[in-house]
Amino acid sequence: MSEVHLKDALETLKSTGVRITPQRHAILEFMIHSTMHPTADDIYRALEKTFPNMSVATVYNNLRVFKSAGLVKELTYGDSSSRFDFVTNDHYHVICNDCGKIVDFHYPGLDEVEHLASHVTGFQVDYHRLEIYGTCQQCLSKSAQAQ
Amino acid sequence: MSEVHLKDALETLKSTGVRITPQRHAILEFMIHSTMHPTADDIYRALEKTFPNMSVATVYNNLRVFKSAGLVKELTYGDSSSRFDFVTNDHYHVICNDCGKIVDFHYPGLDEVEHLASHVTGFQVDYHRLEIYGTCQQCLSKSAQAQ
DNA sequence: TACACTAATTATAACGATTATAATGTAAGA
DNA sequence: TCTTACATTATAATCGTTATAATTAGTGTA
Repeated sequence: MSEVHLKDALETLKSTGVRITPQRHAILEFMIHSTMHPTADDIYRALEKTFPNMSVATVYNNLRVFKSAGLVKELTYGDSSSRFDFVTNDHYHVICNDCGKIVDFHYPGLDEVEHLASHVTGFQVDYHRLEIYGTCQQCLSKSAQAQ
Repeated sequence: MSEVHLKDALETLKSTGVRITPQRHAILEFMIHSTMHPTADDIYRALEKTFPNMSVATVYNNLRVFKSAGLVKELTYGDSSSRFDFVTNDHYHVICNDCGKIVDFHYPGLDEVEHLASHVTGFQVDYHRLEIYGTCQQCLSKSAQAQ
């Protein structure tokens, strides 16, 4: 499964004339296999064992490259740093306000919202973004215990 | 209308034991009357004529106070700085990717999404966030002219 | 395979938004 | 009026991200 994703991603990059460097390969691989939604620094720290000389700038540069190739999405929540998400199929995120955990959540498209928005505002609507906030089960039971 | 909002906001603050200083009054007033969704710096610059000695920290501090009182929402989009929105009734935002303009957009609640998310993930869902992205009419016609 | 050209990486400095700190000022109650 | 706690100010510090310049390494071609 994820091997297919990696292969597809590399194909996409190659077809747009982007070189496949070991660092890029590793960043992509890490993002595909990681279930969390890592920050640039997460990625940097995860790979500094294998690439002791890698620079943070490389991570940022390549995340930008991947973003413009449509392979990766940048998630900006309230906290200080962006998180990055490998794009597979469309899904939304459910976020825990306590521990920050992000869980994927599939939901049929909200095309109707886009249409209405376009109609009301006169915008040419391209896409939307939806996140759901709350508390995850672990944090719920933890705070229940604390009572 | 907006006078009512301001009065309500001041009431809310007073009831939670927050002092009404001239700076706080001015920040609230500015936010209520502004149709744009200002950054902290926008607010700072708008008020430095009336408060030549006001510090940026004051703006940030008070925005935090207003946020925890539920009067103000922080909007974090991709760009560098947060925008702040005085909370009136629930609405979503349609954002222009060209010029950054933000237009309000009313839409009946997406309660169903919240319910399903809660059911699938086991989260206690509190709220959600939805934004719609595209290009506004001005930017559309501008780029059409450029052709 | 070797060469040349261009893109990618590295190291580091710069930037800019936000927060922390300490000193000063001010509102409100005893 | 005095006191106490909260607000504001001025400034420094922090931290994520981006820019710059020098070096390194892929890739197409001979």
